[in-house]
Amino acid sequence: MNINEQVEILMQGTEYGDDGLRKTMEAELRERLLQAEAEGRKLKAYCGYDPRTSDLHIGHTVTMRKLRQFQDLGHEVVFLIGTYTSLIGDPSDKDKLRPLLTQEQVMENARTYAEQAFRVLDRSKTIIRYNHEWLSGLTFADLIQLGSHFTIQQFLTREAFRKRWDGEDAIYLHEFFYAIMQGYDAFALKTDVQVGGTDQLFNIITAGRKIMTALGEKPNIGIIMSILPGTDGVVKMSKSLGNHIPLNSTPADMYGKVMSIPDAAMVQYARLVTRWLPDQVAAFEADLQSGRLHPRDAKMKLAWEITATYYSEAQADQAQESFVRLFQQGQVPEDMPEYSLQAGQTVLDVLLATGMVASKSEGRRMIEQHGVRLDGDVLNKFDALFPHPGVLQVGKRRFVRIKQ
RNA sequence: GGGCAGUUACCCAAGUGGCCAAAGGGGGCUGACUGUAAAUCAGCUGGCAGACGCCUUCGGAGGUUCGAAUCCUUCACUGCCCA
Repeated sequence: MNINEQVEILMQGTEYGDDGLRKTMEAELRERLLQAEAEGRKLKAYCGYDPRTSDLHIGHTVTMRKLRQFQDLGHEVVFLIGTYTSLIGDPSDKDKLRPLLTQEQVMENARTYAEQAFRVLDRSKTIIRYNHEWLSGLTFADLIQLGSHFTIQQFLTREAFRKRWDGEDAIYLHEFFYAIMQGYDAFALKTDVQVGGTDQLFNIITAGRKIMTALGEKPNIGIIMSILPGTDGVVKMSKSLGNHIPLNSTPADMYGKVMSIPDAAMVQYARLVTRWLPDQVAAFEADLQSGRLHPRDAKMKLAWEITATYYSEAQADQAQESFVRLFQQGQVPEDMPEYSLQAGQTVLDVLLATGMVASKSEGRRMIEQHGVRLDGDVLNKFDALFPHPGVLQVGKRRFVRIKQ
């Protein structure tokens, strides 16, 4: 593939917040590709991950998909695991007191993390590195030396710090070290490219490139990825906000969750978490705007593609079929849990016993709101004996087959 | 080290002795509608009873009071200012 096409693909979904920076990075990327080609070598790209979560969602995979593109274009990829950083604990979640992890726990987390990452990355073309390899050997003097390249003001220009400063929230000193440590990773790995989200802009562009330059290396090129909004379509996807699409769920759940995103977020998803190339994304966007593509059909296409990306095309087909069956035709799903009716159980008892509701109060609420159906008929009395075996539905998506 | 301010339900945030299970917003849930689990509109959103009512919750622990999220003591954490 020629250089310009590669640049176009690799820059897809990036966001620098500053046009000048974007142009600089794009130009450097093109130049580096040309140079590598002249030298008969491939580019080397890396992205660092903090394996503190074991449960990845598709927002985490945005940078992995970018690395995958590098792999598909024949370049080398380093998957860096922040073993040293997670040993200490992540300062950005200061409200949660995180117990210090042992080396064994960190390595175990790293293993499960990498396992999920290989749903996206090509395992055979991925080099795994750990940052304790070099960070654990640094001395206090080294840290002082590294710190001398930065000013407090530079850190305070970071939006995250700026906001907290202005909002009079806590900023811990060690949070400053994090940028320096990450910058040192860039130096230690000496790659051509570093990939990261916009929250890493400072760590990559300011810290990483600065340290590389200061230590006599050629600074790497930052590929800064836009942040994937959650299912609400606005705020960054995160598990704690409950707007995430987990990687380890079911194809049907993933498909359905994509269908629940607002129309306005579709193009962003197309750009960040599908296998589509720039011209396909552009066509998708154009068809949506011109009205040639119905928003519902567009979203189904997107949901299929995303499900196929993380599972398989066959599983995506299946997920789509059950979605159509369940939500567009209002039929019941094929597979659902079963429950054997006990003598004397009321409707409320069954709701609670099957785990369809978390408490009796919630069960009553559901019934009052006409959200409970048995074989399609709304049940109105919570204290009545459970009428007869059949398919019990609570809300739109909770089903259980009640047997005698 | 000193002074001041703060810590409220899933999140943000009101509430400064009883009418507070605690305003408002967000999120979530249910229903209607639809072009989709989008958008829009309405309702619900601690638990046990579901008739009155009772129980647990407002950073932790103690105390004052007939009665505390609200007052006092103390501990923990955070911010600001001064040194």
